[in-house]
Amino acid sequence: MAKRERVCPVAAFQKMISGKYKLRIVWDLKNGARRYSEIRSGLLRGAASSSPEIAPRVLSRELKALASMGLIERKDYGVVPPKVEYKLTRKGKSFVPVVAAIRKWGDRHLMAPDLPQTSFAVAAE
Amino acid sequence: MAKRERVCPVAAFQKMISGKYKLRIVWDLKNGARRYSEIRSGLLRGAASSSPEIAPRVLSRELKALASMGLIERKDYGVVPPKVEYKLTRKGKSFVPVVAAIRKWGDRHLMAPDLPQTSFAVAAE
DNA sequence: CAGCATCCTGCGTGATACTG
DNA sequence: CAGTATCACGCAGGATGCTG
Repeated sequence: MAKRERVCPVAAFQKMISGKYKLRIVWDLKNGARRYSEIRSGLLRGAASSSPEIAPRVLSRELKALASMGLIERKDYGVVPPKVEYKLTRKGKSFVPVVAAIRKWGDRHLMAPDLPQTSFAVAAE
Repeated sequence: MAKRERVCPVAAFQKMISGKYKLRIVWDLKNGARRYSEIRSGLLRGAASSSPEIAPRVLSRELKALASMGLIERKDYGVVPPKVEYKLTRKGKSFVPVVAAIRKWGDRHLMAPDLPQTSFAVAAE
């Protein structure tokens, strides 16, 4: 049955952004290409506290996942020392507004002080 | 330092919707209150295949989380047999458009057949 | 510099059984 | 009906160390 009954787009979306950093990486890349270590440095755990940064294994996986679904593109300059840049694809760019909407909503409803219990208050930045 | 350094809204959002069903529950509730079992029945694994439905433990937790962050409200009729309804709060409703945006994007970019490799193609049906 | 290989751990999720 | 109690498992994610 070619009858691929579509899954709820929301579920697909959930799968796509599964992982703690994918959204942030996309957002981080919205202003242009960045190198592996730049992304890594920009993804401090929350803000600048807990740990130094993400484990390379994790970042690597996120990056690959993002690339495999066509949101970002990997450009290897093939030089030494290595230089690799990641940038949003057209599809990735089309996703930025969605992230922006998320940010906007989160900014107004998640950071607001009117919350009864902000147990999920994340660390910072 | 009362300086509660705001976290990136995206991270807060990620935390908020952590869990496979939260977004879908919110979306499911956008049309009005629903009972526990209605929600449960509506949340078939993907569509109507794999498993019958969500484990009560899981649904219960998601519901509590959603309620604790003020997105939904629990109304217990205190009757017997038990009758409990869940409905979106004002805040929850304000979140619906965001989910709508996600759905829209996902519908256009995640279900589209123009994808090179849809390795993440959700099970669907 | 940009990764990969390994090990380890917490917790999110699933399945089943039980209760008010 | 609307949950809670338990048990178990897979996997995302963290920490190191190593390589081309």
